[in-house]
Amino acid sequence: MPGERLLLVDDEDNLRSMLEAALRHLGFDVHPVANGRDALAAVATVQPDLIVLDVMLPDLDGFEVCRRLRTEGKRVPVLFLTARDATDDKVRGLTLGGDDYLVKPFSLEELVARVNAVLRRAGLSQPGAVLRCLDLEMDDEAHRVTRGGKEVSLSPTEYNLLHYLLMNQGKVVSKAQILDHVWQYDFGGDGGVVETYIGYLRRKMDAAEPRLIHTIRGVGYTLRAER
Amino acid sequence: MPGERLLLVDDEDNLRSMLEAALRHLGFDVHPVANGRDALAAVATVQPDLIVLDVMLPDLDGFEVCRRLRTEGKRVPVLFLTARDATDDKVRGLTLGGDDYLVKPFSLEELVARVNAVLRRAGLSQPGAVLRCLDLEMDDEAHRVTRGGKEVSLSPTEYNLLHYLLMNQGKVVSKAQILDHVWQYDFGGDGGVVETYIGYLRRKMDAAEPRLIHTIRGVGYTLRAER
DNA sequence: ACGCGCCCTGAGCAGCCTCTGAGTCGCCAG
DNA sequence: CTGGCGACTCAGAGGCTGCTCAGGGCGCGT
Repeated sequence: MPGERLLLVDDEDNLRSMLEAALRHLGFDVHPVANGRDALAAVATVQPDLIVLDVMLPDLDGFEVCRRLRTEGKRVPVLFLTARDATDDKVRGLTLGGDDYLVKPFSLEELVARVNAVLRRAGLSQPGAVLRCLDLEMDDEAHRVTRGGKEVSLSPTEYNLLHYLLMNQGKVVSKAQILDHVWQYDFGGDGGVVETYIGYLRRKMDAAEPRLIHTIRGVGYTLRAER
Repeated sequence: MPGERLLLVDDEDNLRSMLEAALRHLGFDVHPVANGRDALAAVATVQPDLIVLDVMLPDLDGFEVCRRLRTEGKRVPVLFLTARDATDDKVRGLTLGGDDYLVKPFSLEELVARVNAVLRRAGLSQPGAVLRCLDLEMDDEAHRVTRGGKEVSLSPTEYNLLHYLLMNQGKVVSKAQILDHVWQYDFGGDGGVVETYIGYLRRKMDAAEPRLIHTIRGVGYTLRAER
């Protein structure tokens, strides 16, 4: 699972380095470039397993980059990043070949989920196992959460938050980390929301013993089996 | 069932790579070419089990390609792709030889269905089993849907949508995925149609408990047995 | 020509989801 | 003991999503 090569194409410096850091930290071999021409050149040298490709680029647009790759016979899977409004007409047909797209602004969780999904479909990554902690289970493919066998109904944000906690079970994550990973990267508010949503999760899936979500005062939260 | 060799012949780059990706993703061994001459050459080297052949080609037209193959004694089954109006006289009689045709623009679901049908007639593919989910059954060959033993009458789009949901039961599919697979590839509208058709399906075949079609708010829909 | 079924759109509506702010509690330090 | 800060809870405004329904256009068969 470790070491897949990612080609990351985005012209916004800020966002690009943020994504680079995040993906690198997850064990990917990230190669960042800022425009379409460099992207095409890099494909030959890097031989990436996946391209994360912004649609809005200064020179060639993302679709054009992809088209040229395909006519050259390259079949690298692509994950497109698109702006909110350009979404409807041009994006049609993207989910067909194992490719996919993501609407800006997104959260890191969503990006990572899509990256793994695309790699999985391309046969380069393990089938996404069911996440588990004691009697808590999350089946990501079916988007289903159960605690002690009983189904728990979660809103999108609650689901993403729980997913992040499960991915980091045993470790303590700060409110800042949670905001950075679960909320959209342009979110302006403070950490108060996180407290609210931890509260929602506790009520919905952590009401009975043993408690799984623990507060580490002054530090953050952790999801763990024992006390 | 896996690994049949398909020769894909179409001169529109966009469509060709879209179909290539989609069919490859379904497990076929796809060989794309862009014109009639390359097609004839490729038949010898690839030895395809089926040819998906656009009728409108820059050099030889699709029928001509087929004719030459037949005079050489090759009996590979052919699935023609035709434009809306060229349908009438020429295409008649095509279904007699085990061949078939599809009118552009089509949906991926239709293409896959025809591909499998042709392969099945040629004895290269398993008879399409009956799709089932609890007391809901779809016999694709007979084009018949029953819920709890009672026949349900569906319009073409409703049928295709249900077929796609059945093929993906247990998994969540987004409105975008549904549009990409069930609607014609040149459809320009937004996801509102999908909501409408989910509504139609619910009324026709999901009125009684237990419900099979579930909405995952903010994500998509899923077809599954339990609640 | 006419009617019918099918497909899609748009408006209206209801319920859910998200986030904020205020109030309270409890831990810890001084 | 007391003050301060961090965390929890609750209620509510506002936005957004998805559902439903009615209607118009199109194609096909009568």
